[in-house]
Amino acid sequence: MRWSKLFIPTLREVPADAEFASHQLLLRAGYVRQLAAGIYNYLFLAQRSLLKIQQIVRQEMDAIGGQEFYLPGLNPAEVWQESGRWDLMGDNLFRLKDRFGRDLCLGMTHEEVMTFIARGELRSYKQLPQLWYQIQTKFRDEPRPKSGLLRVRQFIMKDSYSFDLDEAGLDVSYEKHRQAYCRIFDRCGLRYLAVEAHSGAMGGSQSMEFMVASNAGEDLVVHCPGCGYAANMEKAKSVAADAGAGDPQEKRTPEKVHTPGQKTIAEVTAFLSVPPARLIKSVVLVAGETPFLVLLRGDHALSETKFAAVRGAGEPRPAHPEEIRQWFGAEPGSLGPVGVKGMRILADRVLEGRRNMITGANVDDYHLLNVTPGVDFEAEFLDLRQVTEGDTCAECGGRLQIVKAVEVGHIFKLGYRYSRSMGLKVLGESGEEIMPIMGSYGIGIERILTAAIELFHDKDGMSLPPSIAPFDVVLTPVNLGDKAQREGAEALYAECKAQGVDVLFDDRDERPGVKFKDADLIGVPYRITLGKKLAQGVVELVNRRTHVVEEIRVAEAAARLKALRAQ
RNA sequence: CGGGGCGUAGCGCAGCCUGGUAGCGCACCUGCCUUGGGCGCAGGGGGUCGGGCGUUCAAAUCGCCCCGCCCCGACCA
Repeated sequence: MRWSKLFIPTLREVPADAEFASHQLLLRAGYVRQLAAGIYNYLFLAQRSLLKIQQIVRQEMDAIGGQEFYLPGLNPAEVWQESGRWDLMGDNLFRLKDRFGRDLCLGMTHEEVMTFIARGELRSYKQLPQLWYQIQTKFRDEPRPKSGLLRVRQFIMKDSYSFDLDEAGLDVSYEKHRQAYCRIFDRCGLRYLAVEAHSGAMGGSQSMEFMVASNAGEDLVVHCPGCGYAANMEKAKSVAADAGAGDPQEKRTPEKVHTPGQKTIAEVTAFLSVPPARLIKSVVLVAGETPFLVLLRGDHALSETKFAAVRGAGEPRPAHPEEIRQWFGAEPGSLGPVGVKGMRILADRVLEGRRNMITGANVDDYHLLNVTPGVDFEAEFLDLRQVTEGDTCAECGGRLQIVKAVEVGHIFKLGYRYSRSMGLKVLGESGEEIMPIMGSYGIGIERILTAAIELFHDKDGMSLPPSIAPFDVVLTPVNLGDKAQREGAEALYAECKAQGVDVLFDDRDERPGVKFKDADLIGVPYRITLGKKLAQGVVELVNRRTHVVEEIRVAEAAARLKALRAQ
């Protein structure tokens, strides 16, 4: 296509509101424009790239037997009420009323509608398994849209749903998706981690997230560069770096020390000149009206997921200051386990065997030295802490890293949640009723593009993987006023088109510098520069990512590009 | 929803404190010139100063209210 006829509004300056590279470059390179908070217009280049991504997704979904549907984004409230998500989703669900006052919503995923179709039509075990998918716009009323296309209120998602006769069947559908997702993200040129995710509230089923490491990401992933172990924070296991070596070993008795105004771990460690790992951190949580005192090493954080696994019923919440005053007789910041009665004391496992530590005295502005777990107080020792950077990998003994990451895909064994609540059943071989078991599997289309930009950009612009770039190549004649160059460029343009190469012909009457800058910005993987050497039949092939410049015969250029495209 | 910041030409910003002619760079249009990394010269167009109400002889500027956008947190996953 001819650049002079296209709408590619590139910006020389960085838009003030864009923080991350992907956001800035999507705007600067003329891919997108914002319409409202978390709502974007996808312009020509973005749409081309997104269509290429969707085509890859489509091919791989079809390859595992997926059948493409297209379901309504506008849903009646009834199906969401049946599944219970009408209430569960709260403000995240966009709701509206029609002219007759009927409740409707905009779909954030399509478990309900897919299950609605299945229950109306699937009758026999002979029809299973089924694997249905769509590529469709989703709506979520995010409390805080941010980071360009990363967290938005309207986005494109590939979502698929599997219906199987039994768990073994679900295992097969799940595994098919896992492999398809790997092929999709490989083909899109991403570097990603497939991490075990925590199983959620739906009966201990399996779940895996596909994450691209990036500072723009909002999720944290624990990763071992040594063995490749990867897990999300809720699920991650590790061996804590041992801090017990610094403990005085002799038998001592607790000793009260005045620590005026020193409340946080940082303040107390500075005041007493000890490392945070010598302190016991005390956290008071209330679950189902029952208080818990949770003890952690000073440099560790509580994993709420792990705590939730041991607590009694009800959602945990931090105790109110008045409650703490009532139960402990002291302010938060001076709390500790010594002498505490009438409440379960849960201590993280790494505190077991430690000696002569420091913790709050339950008297304002006082701490206790020489507190030994198991001697000066009793507790239940459990795994309660979040993995921290530098912990030892439980698999290989390497040092764990914690990286920020963007979630680009998620596969999930749903179980019977929707088949049960919405009454999906088929007849089995001997006429018995069987409730199909479901899986659901999502991919964020824009997030693939965004993650790719985060991964591949430099000071000049983006550098997209060839498979998802809007074009294969930009043709840049240096001087269109030169007849030979103009004609040579036209000829090469025609030949590229004939060969099926996605070619962008920069036929604008601009100075070469402008064209080079724009070509770099929009991230097309190759550029052919036609200059003075065209007289000798030579043009330059420039690799956007490596900056390697190669002189090639113009006669061979189109064939060469075709070959590069096929790679 | 709590905290912070911002809103002046398409983009980036100054002007506001101390009220009185709305400005700069880039982009855009015309002409000339130039043609290997956002070139040069000359001329030109473009503004409800986010909106409303108020104070004042006079409001981009002062006051009150509202709206929008960004960041942090909460929430969500």
